[in-house]
Amino acid sequence: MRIRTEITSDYITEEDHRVAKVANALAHPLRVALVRYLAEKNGGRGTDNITCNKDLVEMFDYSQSTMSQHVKILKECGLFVTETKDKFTFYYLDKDLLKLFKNSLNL
Amino acid sequence: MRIRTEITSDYITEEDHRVAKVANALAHPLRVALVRYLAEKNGGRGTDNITCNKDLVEMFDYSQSTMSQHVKILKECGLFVTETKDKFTFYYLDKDLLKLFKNSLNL
DNA sequence: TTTATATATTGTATATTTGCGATATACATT
DNA sequence: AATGTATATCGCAAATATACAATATATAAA
Repeated sequence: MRIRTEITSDYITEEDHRVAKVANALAHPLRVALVRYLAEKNGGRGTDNITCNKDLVEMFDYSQSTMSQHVKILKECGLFVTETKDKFTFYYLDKDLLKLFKNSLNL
Repeated sequence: MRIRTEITSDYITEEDHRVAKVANALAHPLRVALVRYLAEKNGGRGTDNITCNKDLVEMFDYSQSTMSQHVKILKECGLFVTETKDKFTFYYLDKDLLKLFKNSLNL
């Protein structure tokens, strides 16, 4: 997502930018699948959530570095939140942000 | 949005691809603003909808070719539908598709 | 302390996106 | 027919995205 650094039109609001940022994070099928997968797993924190480990890599058939990179994009927009325990980093879906995003599209 | 041509993981569904495609169209603030603007204007077809004319160009402060290109992306994913009358091409928002997109995110 | 595992980062090649001027096309008006 | 207006497309340069191997880092297990 590349945005002009100059004056962006007055008709483009801050909210438009926020919406675009989340949309951008969902603009790749792997990331959509990750969000969906996490939403299913993610009844409550600390239970059975995903990590970026070998299993996940094999499951999605992307390299570990690629997976990590996609997760990073989801983290940067706020959809994914992480919590590290021992060796593992667990990812949680911020359902409230997702809800906010959907509500922004109630046009 | 660049996707591997090879086997995409079984965990990435066709729906994930569809969601990503719409999300991709919304992954730029100008396009979000266009959708929002059209949704406001767009009570019913044939009334007061936008065209890609000079006014719109001035309003959003992007060049005509750039505007046209962004509109094209919105058309390609199906969010915008066009209807040409005389010199003018009017754009309509496919609210059903937008609704479908939002429902796909009810995780 | 060596070794293995989990995750993140860096470097790199390639593809795609973005923005715009220039040009093309199509219809309207003069 | 010539001119003007609305849109679309092309070609270019710069920015960004994608995928992955290699490497770094941190912790666990042996």
